[in-house]
Amino acid sequence: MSKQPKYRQVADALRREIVNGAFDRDRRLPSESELSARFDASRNTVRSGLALLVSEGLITSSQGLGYEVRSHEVFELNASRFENLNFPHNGDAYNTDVTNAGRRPHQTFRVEMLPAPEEVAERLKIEKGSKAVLRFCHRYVDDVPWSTQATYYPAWLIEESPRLAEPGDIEEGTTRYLAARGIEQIGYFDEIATRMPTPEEARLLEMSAGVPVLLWTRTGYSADRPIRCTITTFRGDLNRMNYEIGDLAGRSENT
Amino acid sequence: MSKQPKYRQVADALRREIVNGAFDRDRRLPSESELSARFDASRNTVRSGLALLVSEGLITSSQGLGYEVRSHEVFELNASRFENLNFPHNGDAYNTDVTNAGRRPHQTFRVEMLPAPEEVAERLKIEKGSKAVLRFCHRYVDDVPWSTQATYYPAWLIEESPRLAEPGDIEEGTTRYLAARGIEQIGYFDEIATRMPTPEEARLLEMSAGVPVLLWTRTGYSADRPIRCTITTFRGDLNRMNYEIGDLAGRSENT
DNA sequence: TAGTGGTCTAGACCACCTC
DNA sequence: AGGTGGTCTAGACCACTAC
Repeated sequence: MSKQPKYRQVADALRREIVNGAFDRDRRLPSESELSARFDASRNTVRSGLALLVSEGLITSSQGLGYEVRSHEVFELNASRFENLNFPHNGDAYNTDVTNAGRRPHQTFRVEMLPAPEEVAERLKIEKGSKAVLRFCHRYVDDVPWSTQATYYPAWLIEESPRLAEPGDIEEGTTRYLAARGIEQIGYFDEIATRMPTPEEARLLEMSAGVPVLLWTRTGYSADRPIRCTITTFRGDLNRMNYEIGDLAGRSENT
Repeated sequence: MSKQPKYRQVADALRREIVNGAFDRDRRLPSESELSARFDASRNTVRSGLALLVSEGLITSSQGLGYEVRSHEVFELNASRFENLNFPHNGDAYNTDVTNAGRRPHQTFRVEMLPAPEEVAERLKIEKGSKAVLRFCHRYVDDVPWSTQATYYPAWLIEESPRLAEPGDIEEGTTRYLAARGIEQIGYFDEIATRMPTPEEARLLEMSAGVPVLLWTRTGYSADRPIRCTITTFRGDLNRMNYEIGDLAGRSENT
């Protein structure tokens, strides 16, 4: 153990107190000047320590208020049931799930035609830079931004299914609309990654420092080619995904 | 658009240059004192801007060397094939995958008996605080720490399958060993989450600031109850997971 | 030895929130 | 008005890397 710099000692001491529940009363931490006195360090040094805890996602700060221990509430999304192939949902699993949890869902929606981003073009097997329809959804729970969802459809699909390019909801759900026009999604390829948010993402999802995003890219296939690519960006502190694989009878048993 | 603080202007300007590839030659950024002169800001202000980019995962810094644009190389793990129920792998999919990618895998391994952590006990449906066997694996690729994997087995399972609690590899793979003793895993429940690493995780995985971890929790079930819980902690900058669902004939087509 | 980033200080002033 | 965090400065000294 080599000697730690003072700002790390501050961070380590406070972290230990936080996980031990020392601030569970009102979640408020002492002010910077109090900590400065307690640790015999300058205000800037204390700030460095606090910044470390912020970047670890342990605490938040707000001007004029102080530092607070972050509280978590996680929403779970079942990705293997979300668009079950045998029981396609009615286009609104999100609203149903959120309402069932006793929360108030809310979303904004827009449709546009634009050149497909490179990683989308690859997955849809279309020329880089060729046009695609983007249906974009910004989701909230109780007015807290929760996730964004961007679904891209290749241009060739629009000729056969023009309503995809029209603004406004598709009542029966896009999956059913496509199925009714003979285009059936029979398989999905899901990719899951994480990273820190871009400034744009941080703005849209109102994410504070120390919170990563969870990226879920789902490419849907018909029998012979990809027909859509959906990129969902979750706030990492509020969301978790799960998959059910095989026979889970043993999960609901009362053993 | 309100006026941004100076350190954000510094970060925004540098971020724009980075994504535009301005430093693609040698990936080195100008020194703090150069930037201080260029932006007419104190060294500390420039440092605040750079710290922002570090926490976004865009750049790294090393004492005596300077700041560098971070480069990424991602390893993809197929979670739906990883332990395919019909074709159980030989206990070493990780080594195979890494070697196939032309890289050199390496791992350390240990076994111990301890009280199950709360979130593990819940998933294994055992009493909080009751004993479990932990088989822990620390994985490297070309000597870079890549992930850790902790698998917990409930104590009742050990009585029937004592080799689980013995140190050292199980040649044929734990899944096959269990199957040979009449305990067949017929289903999995996967949970995926992300957050910033704890100091302990950052140490084990040698993660620098601005990189989140990807957490994969797999609970395996027999016909009537959970038999194991595996928690894999990935470096978020090096790993991505994927799942194949349904019929993906359209993925390999040459359309 | 020279140049890089890392730590720390003391103090100034601003912006925001609560009372 | 008074307390909180947010921004910024100027300067000192330390630790690491390169040559």
